[in-house]
Amino acid sequence: MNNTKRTIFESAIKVFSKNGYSGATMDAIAADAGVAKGTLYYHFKSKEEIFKYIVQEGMNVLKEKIESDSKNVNNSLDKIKILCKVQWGLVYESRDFIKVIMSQLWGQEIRQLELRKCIRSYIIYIQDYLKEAMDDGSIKKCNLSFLAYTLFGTVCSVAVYELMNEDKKDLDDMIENLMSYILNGIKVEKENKI
Amino acid sequence: MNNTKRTIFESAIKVFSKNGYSGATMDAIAADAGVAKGTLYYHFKSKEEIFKYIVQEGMNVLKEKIESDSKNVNNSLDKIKILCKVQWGLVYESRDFIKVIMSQLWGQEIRQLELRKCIRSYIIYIQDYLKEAMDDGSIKKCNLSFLAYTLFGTVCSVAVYELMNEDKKDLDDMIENLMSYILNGIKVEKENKI
Amino acid sequence: MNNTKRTIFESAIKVFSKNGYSGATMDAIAADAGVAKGTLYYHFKSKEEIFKYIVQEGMNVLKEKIESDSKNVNNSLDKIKILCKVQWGLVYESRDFIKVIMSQLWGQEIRQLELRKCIRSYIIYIQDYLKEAMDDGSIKKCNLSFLAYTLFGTVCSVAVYELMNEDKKDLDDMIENLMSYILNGIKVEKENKI
Amino acid sequence: MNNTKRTIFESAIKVFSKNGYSGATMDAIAADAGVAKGTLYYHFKSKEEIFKYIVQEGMNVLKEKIESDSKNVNNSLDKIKILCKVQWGLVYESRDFIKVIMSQLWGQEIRQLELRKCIRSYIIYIQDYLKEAMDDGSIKKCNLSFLAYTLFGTVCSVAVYELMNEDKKDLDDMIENLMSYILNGIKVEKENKI
DNA sequence: AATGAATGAGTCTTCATTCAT
DNA sequence: CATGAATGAAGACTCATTCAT
Repeated sequence: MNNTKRTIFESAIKVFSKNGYSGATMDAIAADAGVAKGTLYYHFKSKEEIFKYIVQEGMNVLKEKIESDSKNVNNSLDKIKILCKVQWGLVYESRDFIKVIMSQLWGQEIRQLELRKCIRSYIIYIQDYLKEAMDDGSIKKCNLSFLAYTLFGTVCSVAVYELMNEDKKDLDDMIENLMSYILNGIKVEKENKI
Repeated sequence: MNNTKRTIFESAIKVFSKNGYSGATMDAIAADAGVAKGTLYYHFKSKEEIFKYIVQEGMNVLKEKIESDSKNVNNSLDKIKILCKVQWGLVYESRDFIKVIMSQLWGQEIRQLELRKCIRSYIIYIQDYLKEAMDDGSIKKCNLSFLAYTLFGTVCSVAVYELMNEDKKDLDDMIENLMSYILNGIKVEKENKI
Repeated sequence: MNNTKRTIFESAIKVFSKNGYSGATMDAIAADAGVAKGTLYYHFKSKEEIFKYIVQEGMNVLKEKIESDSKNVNNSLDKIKILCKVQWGLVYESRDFIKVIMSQLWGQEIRQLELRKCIRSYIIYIQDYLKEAMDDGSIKKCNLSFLAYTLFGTVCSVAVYELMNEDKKDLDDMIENLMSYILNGIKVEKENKI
Repeated sequence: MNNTKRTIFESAIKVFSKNGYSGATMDAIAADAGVAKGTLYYHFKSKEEIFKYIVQEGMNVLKEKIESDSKNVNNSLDKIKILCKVQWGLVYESRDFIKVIMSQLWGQEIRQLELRKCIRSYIIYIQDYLKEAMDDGSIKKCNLSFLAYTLFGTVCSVAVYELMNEDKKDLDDMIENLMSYILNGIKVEKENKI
């Protein structure tokens, strides 16, 4: 990615984050990047293309971080914990852009179908982590695919929580809570109460 | 709601579901409803107004169903189970419109802010159910508000799952799974294994 | 003019005055009058018709007042003074509606052509007063028609002054000044200075 | 002002003159200019913006002409005569657009408020000429501001006369008459008749 | 006499994209 | 590589008028 392209890329993230996908205009991106509008089309085929590009880059960053953070961890359950923390942390750090992603997840436009393809591939990626833990008995046996979706679902939950509570709660606190729900559930085990 | 207004209302749901909020045009809604475009504006102030109206109606239907379904249930944990089932069921039945809701949850437009207000009020509604169960020791003590968000987050999870798996899985199956994760968690309790 | 029609008539003046001709909607007039929109069309053929009706009524009021105020005056110059005062007074009192008249004087729409016809007839009416004064030597001999236009022009001047100086100046003061300009001019007569 | 912008500018004057402000559509202006509608919005922010632009340009032309025509005149009264002639001449030459101005002078829309600001600044400009003449005793002492308004009022008078008498009278004749009224008044001085 | 639901032609405005330079 | 003027399709919304009741 040469310099101009990177500038556009970063301005696009900024503008998408601030205005959402439809709200972001090519004019605004060009203005923020300090280039002419035509230049955007020199580096990207279309507005959708820019979006797709950002998503893919983001996905790569996410996976790389998960991998690097869990490199020296052997316990399969701990690996899942790390995966969760990294993905929730990204939601936290890039909250504004994540909102755009969330809003674009649902339609039938090309960019939206492509976005879903990306997400799907990430969910399969999650499955590998879960399978390992299921195989070695760290987590209960159950429908692997559905469990992976559930884990990704927590990303949505975190994003919604972020969205609704502008007064920033401590991330670590939230992680703690959520992790506990996921691992142990919310129900009190009556038989253990004796 | 008189007849014409109801016709428009239903056409709007249909068109929004098919095309998303921005993709839905007033022309399309009018055409589907079989009325002139001006008629839309006779009954609703704007496109946003139609959307808002649908959301509020939907919210009412949801709460009413939760209430009626849990009318004869006394156990607080069972009440929560019913709440979950009803909300997930709605996501399942109205999946297309729910996608529109999900996509509109995130921005700063007026309709989006109002939508969030609706959701917030629903989450507070959930809290009441959770508080009861927490008070009588059915579920673990924890941050009530955050737990309510988590429960609402499962709606997102279900919606994402619906979105990604067009090949319809059995609803009951999904409910079963998800309920189990929420209540019991996914982790195997090592100490109990002895 | 029956009661409903008069109510509409008065509401129309109010609404036209507040919003101008285009800015005034039939909805607003109906709302102000407390009748249904259809009722407007029962009493008047169209929006233009209402406007025309108001203008004609206003014209009648103006002429009647001039006549009644100058009934007991014999001096032709004094009659002109009275005519001026009455017309300026009307501009002063009904300033908001006069602005609407002024704005509608200029186009090619039917109501505008009709309005000009009304004004033209008023200017001819002015001419009679001027002719009398010219015939008996009270005012200088000159192009009668053009002079009548000039006198009507002062109505515009007053209206503009009203428009631009929201801080109300004393009407009598203004009348005094303007009358002096018209009768005596603004130039200092050098030869009289000796 | 580059070429396209000038073309649009001139077409706008034409279309406004023919149809008035509301009657003029952006479509019509674009068609007359031979450009796409979007091009209008590339060069001007809105319809109101075009109007404002034309008004300001016109104002500049008017002041420049007054200045250049009175450059070599020293007599303050003659300067006023020139000012009048120039302003009346402009009304005569651009009669159709002046009608639009006149119709737009009266409301509360932004363009109308701005227009009045322009006119106000022109009236202050007139005051300077009057002050000079008043100071050196060429014209009678009186309320300077009101006199300036009166002089501007003659512009309205001329415009009305133009409007009502489509059969073009000689401009010079009209100027002659009006100037005489302004300077000397219309009354016969009885005491000089002996 | 009065109503008010329904109409639909008419307008301004937006914005992704193109292309000659 | 980069520009920025030009495009034109598309869409939300307004409002005078009609007409069945």
